[in-house]
Amino acid sequence: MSARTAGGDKQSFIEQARRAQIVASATKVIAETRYAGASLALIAEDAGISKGVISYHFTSKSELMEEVVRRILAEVVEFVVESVKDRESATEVLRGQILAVAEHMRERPAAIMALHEIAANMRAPDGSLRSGIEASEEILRLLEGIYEMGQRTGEFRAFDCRVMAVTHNAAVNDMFAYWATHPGHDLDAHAAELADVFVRATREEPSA
Amino acid sequence: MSARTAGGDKQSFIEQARRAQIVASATKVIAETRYAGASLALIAEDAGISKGVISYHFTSKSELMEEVVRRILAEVVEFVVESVKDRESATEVLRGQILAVAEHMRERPAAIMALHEIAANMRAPDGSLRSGIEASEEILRLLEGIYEMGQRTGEFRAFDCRVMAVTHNAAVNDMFAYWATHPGHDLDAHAAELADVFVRATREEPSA
DNA sequence: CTAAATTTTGGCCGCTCGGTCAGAATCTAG
DNA sequence: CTAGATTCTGACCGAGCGGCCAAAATTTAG
Repeated sequence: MSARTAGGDKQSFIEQARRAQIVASATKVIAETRYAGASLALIAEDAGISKGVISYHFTSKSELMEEVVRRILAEVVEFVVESVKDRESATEVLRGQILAVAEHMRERPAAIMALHEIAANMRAPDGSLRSGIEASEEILRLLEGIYEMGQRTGEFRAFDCRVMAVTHNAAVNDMFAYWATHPGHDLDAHAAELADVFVRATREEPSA
Repeated sequence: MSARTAGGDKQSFIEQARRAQIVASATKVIAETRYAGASLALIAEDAGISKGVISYHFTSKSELMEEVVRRILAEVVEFVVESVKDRESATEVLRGQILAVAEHMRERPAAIMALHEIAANMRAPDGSLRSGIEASEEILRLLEGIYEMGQRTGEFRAFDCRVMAVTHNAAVNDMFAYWATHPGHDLDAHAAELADVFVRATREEPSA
C-alpha cells in the first residue's frame, strides 16, 4: 500500500510515472470535456488503464485535480519567469509577462484550458472557497510584485497594486477564454493591445 | 398542457408568477450552492413546491437556466443604461458604467453570482460552446459601442474596440469575483481604480 | 352543482458518478 | 524457482441527478 501513503514519501519511478501519466490524461480530458465532464472513467480510458488505478495512486479525485493544477501552474510560472528574467524596467517586465503568457497559451492550450476549468470549478474540501482562487493567489502576488517594483523605481504612477494585479490577471485569463472560443481571433494582436493598455494605465496623465 | 407549449403563447398570470417564483429560487440556490450544487430538488425546496412543478413549467433544466440568465441580464442592462443615459462624453459613460455595475453588485449580489455561475458552466444544447459566452455577447457589444463612440468623437486614441471591450468586461467581472471571495475588500475603491485604469488606457500617451 | 381543464404531488426510472474491494497479474528479492 | 510485495483489474455499491407520470387536488367554465 505504499502508493497510498501521504505525499512526503520517496516514491518509485514507476509510481511517479503513473501519476504523471494520469495527470497528463486528466489535463487532456478536462480540456476536451470541461471539468464537469471529466469523469474518472474517461480519464482512465484516455490513459489506457483501469479506473481503479487512479484510486490506487490518488486518494481522491480532488487530490488528482490539485496535482494537475500544481503541475500546470509550475509550468506556466517557469515559462514566464524564464522569458522575462532579463528585462530591466518594470514596463518591459509587464509587456514581457503578457506576451509570454500568450505564447504559452498557443503552445499548450489544453493545459491552460484545464487550469481555467479547474480554477473555475473546484472547491476546497470544506466547500467554502474555490481552491482555484487560492491557487491563482500565487500568480496574483507575482503580478502585484511587478507593479510594486514599477512604483518603487518611480516608473509607475500611484495606484492600488492589488487591484491592478487582479485586473491584469483577469484580462490575461479572458484573453485566453476569448481566443479559445473565437476561432480566427488574433492572439498576438490581442496580447500586444493588452500590453499597451496596461502600460498606459501605469502612466501619469494630465487631464482629469 | 398549455404551460408546456413554446414561448410565444399568452400565458396566464399564475403561470407567469410561478415561473418568476421558480426563477427567483433558482437564482438564490445557484448563488448559495454554485451551479453544480443547484439541483431541481433544492430549487423546488426553496420555492416550497414539489420538484415536478418545475418540470411542468419548464421543459428542462437548461430552459430554466436560460430564463434565469435572461432575467438577470435584462435587469443589469436596464440598471446600467438608466444610470448612464444622461452622461455626455464617452469618458463619462465609461466611468458611469463601471460605477453602476459595482453599485448593482452591492445591491443584488446573489443575482450577479448566479449569472457568473451559469455563464461559466452552462453549455449550448450541442455541447460545443458556452451559452454563457453567447449571453455576454450582448454586454460585449454594448461596451464595444462605448469605445467606438469615444473614437468617433476623437476623445479616445486608436485601439481595437473589441479587445478593449473584452478586457473591460473581464475586469468588471473579476472585480465581482474578487469582492465576493475576499471579505472586507473595498468594492467602491476597486471600481474607482478600474475606471481610472480604463480611462487612462484610452488616452494618447507620448512616450512609447 | 357538475364536469372539464389546469396544476400539483410524490414516488419512480434509468443513468452516471466517485469510491471500494477481492482476487488476478506482475514485479522483486532471496 | 519461490514467496512476498506491489500494482492492476473489473465488477460492484450507494448516492444524487434530471426527467417522467398516474393520480390527486384545485381552479375554471357552463
